[in-house]
Amino acid sequence: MTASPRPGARPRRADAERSIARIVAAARERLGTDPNATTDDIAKAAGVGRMTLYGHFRTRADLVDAALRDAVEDGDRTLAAVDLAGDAYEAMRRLLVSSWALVAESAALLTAAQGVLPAGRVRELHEGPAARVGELVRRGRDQGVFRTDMPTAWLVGVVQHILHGAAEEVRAGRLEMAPGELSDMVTKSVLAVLAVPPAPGPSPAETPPGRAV
Amino acid sequence: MTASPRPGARPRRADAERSIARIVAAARERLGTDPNATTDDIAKAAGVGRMTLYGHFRTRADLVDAALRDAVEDGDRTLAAVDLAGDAYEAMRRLLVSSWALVAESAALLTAAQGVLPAGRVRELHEGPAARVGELVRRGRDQGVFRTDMPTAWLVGVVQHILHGAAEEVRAGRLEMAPGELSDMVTKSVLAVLAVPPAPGPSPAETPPGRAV
DNA sequence: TAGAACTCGTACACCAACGTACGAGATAAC
DNA sequence: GTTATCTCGTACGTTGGTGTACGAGTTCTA
Repeated sequence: MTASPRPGARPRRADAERSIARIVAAARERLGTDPNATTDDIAKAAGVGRMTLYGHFRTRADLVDAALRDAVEDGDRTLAAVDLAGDAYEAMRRLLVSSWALVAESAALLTAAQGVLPAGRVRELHEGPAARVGELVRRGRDQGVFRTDMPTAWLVGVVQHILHGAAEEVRAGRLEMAPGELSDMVTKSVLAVLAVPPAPGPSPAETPPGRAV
Repeated sequence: MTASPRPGARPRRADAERSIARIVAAARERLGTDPNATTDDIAKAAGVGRMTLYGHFRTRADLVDAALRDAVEDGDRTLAAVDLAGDAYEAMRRLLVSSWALVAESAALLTAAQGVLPAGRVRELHEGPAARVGELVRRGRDQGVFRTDMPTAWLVGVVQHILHGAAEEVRAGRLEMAPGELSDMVTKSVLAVLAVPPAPGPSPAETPPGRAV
């Protein structure tokens, strides 16, 4: 709740604005690697005294919140640039590639946030991206390319779990793979969950048109 | 490393054995809900003095390790009872239903362990169940019912992420659903990832025999 | 160039949870 | 029934990170 455009307050001085930006950036960078990075670590990484940090963020939670908010907004902007028109299946593929890069980058930050922020806050901040995915899923269902036998909310959840799970593994150093390959696995796996399943039972004919997966 | 059958040490007195059992049970119960439960919480829940607890577990990490070990062994025993013969697809369905119950029960315990235990230890303890899943996946591939275009290790990972992700959501209170329904979603989602994808391209004929998903 | 805003070091109070020390009393083992 | 083991309360030392206090110096802003 500290820092960032506060309505009705006198504008911050330019150097303060600069400090804040550096701190938030450092927080994203450090917390994106080690969820237990201390305020001191972050201040150092920002090239700023710890006291300066506390001048702008009353508590560690405040800082984490700001970092996450920044990361999400940033990501949301990137995702907004993804072309979601046309075939929902292909659109989802594009969206996933972009999302993966973002998620992988902030893997640990999310963990840190979950530990420090009040329950629900993390969710609240993710509403934007989640809505984006949800919307696309819904469109895919209308187009008949995504399955309709599970709630949209559940599907969106699964997408997130695969994304974050993979990101965690990468961070932990298990899972050695070329970045491109990883992005591919994630995409394939998620699309497999979303796609309409092959028709059940004895009628093998009316399967949905094959997809390059 | 404390507690639990130590080779070559004089046997523990019966009451000590009993205390240990109660402590481990309490640890599983409490840590299964709140990953930040303190040693004091756990001792109280076990109906035992904190000092007694420290008499058997030198450190908190020791305790968490014991709790997780116990949970995994316990689960492994349950899973060993699942019939994995015959069609791998159906076998996996059975395995998932059992696994889900276990994972859901110890959701937070895993989180606690990740925070306290040395990196890799959690993985090590999960080797048993993971191997079980991996083995079945491999068999499914041989049978031609599971996809072969992604490494087994990756697939196993995805299964875990969906399982644990869903468990976390339940614990956090989001995701209101009947338990049975949940188990169903998990199963469907996982199987969707594992199943051979519909044939790509123009040849819509040779799709694998439809599956009731 | 005056003054407000900002930086930042040192030093410290604080807090929660961990883990230890001591020792009297209960209880199992033989 | 004797002895080693175990229980468990109180009290204390430790640690590591958070947040505050003070105050001198620096840099914007106007």
